[in-house]
Amino acid sequence: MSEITIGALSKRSGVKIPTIRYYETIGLMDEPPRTAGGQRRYLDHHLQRLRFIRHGRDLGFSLEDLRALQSLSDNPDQSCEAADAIASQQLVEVERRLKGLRALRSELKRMVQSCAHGTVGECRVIETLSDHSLCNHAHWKPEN
Amino acid sequence: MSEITIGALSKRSGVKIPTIRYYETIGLMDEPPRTAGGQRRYLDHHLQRLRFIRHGRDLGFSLEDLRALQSLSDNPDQSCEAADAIASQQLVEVERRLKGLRALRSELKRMVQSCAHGTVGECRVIETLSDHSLCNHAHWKPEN
DNA sequence: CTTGAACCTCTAGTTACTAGAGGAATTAGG
DNA sequence: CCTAATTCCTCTAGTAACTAGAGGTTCAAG
Repeated sequence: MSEITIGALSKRSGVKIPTIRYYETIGLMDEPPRTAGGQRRYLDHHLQRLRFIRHGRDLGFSLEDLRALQSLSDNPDQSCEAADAIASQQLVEVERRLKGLRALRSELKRMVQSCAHGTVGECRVIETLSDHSLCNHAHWKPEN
Repeated sequence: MSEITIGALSKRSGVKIPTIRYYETIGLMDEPPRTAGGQRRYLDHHLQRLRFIRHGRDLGFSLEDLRALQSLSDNPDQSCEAADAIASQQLVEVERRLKGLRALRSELKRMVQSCAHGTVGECRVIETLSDHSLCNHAHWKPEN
């Protein structure tokens, strides 16, 4: 049975020490056992959970999303529609960002090239970002 | 000449009123003229700038990034070297983000597909997040 | 048994907003 | 011209998700 320190847990999970403690205070990680002196000693399931969180954060899930997903896995007999919804929503978000970034990349490329011979005045990057017509997802809701 | 209120600006830009004022306090938006009574009245260039910020934020740029990008368009006569540096840096950033998002998308797609409306017990969304070995993009740096 | 690394708690700072209170200004209707 | 509804003003404080630092304690190697 491997009891590891918070430092070791941090290294194995890739999550910084203060962040691990933060997750504990907000109840996302459960409290680990302590030594007589009061230091945290973690077990394998803590590492599992932390990797789950880390991975989820990397994928753009909020801590609340992860909390929801975690509670889903705690009672595995319900339908997985909720989990699917959370993941699908992330997917839509990602597609949207990809689209915008591809447009921006081509503009930046163009700019870097034209910068070799001109002034910033010819730069279209600002216009690209400013121009609403180039924006394919509606975030100007007239009724809003 | 169109002078619009902060509410109208908010509607046309999709940026909330308090956020517009916040951008003003941190110096990202310049102070608009005021009425005798002290209310802000915006002009076209404010809308341009706000849309620029909105889109940039949407694409994941920090306010500091946008400040840098904006300084390009604010002095169009500056040397190409400075502009090129900022633009190139942004291009690298964009490429990096595109790469990450593409990996993320494939993983999310896989998650959503494998969640074909069973119960949570069979749902791979949670499993995928828990199991690091199922993750095909490396975000666990062992040396870290 | 000492000593240096790693741990502890606590407070406060960061980024990028968002909400609400309490009050003044503007505008549309009568 | 006056009133009422709406919108605006400033200010404080709260949010998410950390991150840094101070000042002190515990652990483990030698």
